Formats: sequence, structure tokens, C-alpha cells
Amino acid sequence: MKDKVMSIGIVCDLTGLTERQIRYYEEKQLVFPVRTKGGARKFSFEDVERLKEINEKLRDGFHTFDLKKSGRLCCK
Amino acid sequence: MKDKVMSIGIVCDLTGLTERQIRYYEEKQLVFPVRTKGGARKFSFEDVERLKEINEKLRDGFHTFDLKKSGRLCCK
DNA sequence: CGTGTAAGGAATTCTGACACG
DNA sequence: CGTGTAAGGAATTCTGACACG
Repeated sequence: MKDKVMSIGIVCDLTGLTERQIRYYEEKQLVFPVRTKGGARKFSFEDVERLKEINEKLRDGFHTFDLKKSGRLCCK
Repeated sequence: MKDKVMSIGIVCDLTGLTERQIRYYEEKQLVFPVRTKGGARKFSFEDVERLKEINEKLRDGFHTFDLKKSGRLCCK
């Protein structure tokens, strides 16, 4: 599940987010996809889950820096 | 593990096979990737395992039609 | 701040074919 | 039979920027 194998397109399908949102979350250091030689991002299923959580938190009123500080997004 | 999320490039990395081999195995009905709107193949981790088994069998002297007839590649 | 979009380029994947054998 | 390759096109992804606010 930690294998970084998905390109951004399928991640969009799986999360319902836009490429723009995903790239922004990466820019803010909330997710860490790996890169192919060509520069394309590769995500894992874990990243997909995390991205969904990030978006939820943002919709709940949190900010990207809040999420970064906390490290984990979920309290369990 | 059955989620068809990987494009052919990563499958090549994961299996060590070439795109040509993977497409040929699909042509011979040994694997069944899904397609994106744009026509790109998407594979699952299960497909990756199957592809490795297919290639092993072929190296052992089997033919694609032998593999197709047997259905399963592994006897367990 | 978080996200949308148009812009141009680079990398990825696709198909059908010729080749060897 | 199974696989390599060059060919041209179409789809995908990338970055930096302007926009709103």
C-alpha cells in the first residue's frame, strides 16, 4: 500500500480532487510523491487516503500550515 | 490489490518486462487491464504478479495458448 | 489562502507495421 | 511465436503565472 505507483490522473479519480489541489498539497509539504525520470508524480494508496483527509480538514476550516504542524492528520 | 491503477510504465518497472511484452500478453488474452478515456491501460498489483508468472512460464517453454487454456497459471 | 485556468513544453502511451525466424 | 524497433499521433503531466480575494 506504500508503493508509489499511481500518476496524478488516477489519484484525481480516487480522491475526487483536482490536479491543482493535489499539487498544492504537495507544495505545502503535506504529501510526498516520488518522481519518475520524466518528472511525473507517483502516489501510493496511503497517499490517496491522506489526500482525502487533508481535503476534509481544509473543508472543516483548518489551514495547510495547521495540518503540517500536527504531522498526523488523524488523532487515532 | 485488484484496483487497476497503474499505467504500463510502472508495470514495466515492477515486472522487468517491456511494454511490448505486456501488450502482447494482453493481446493473447492473458491479462485484462482496463482503459482510461484516453485509451491508456491501467493494471492492478494482481496483474503485475500474473505478468511475472506468465513470463516465467514462457521462459520455461510454455506458449501463450497453453497458458490461456489452463486459465490459472499457478497450480496452488 | 486555496483553487481555477490558459500556455507551451516534455514525457508517456497508443496502434499498426516490418523484422527475425 | 514472442519480441524489438522506428513512426506518427493522441493523451497525460509539468511548471510558472495571472486571477480572485
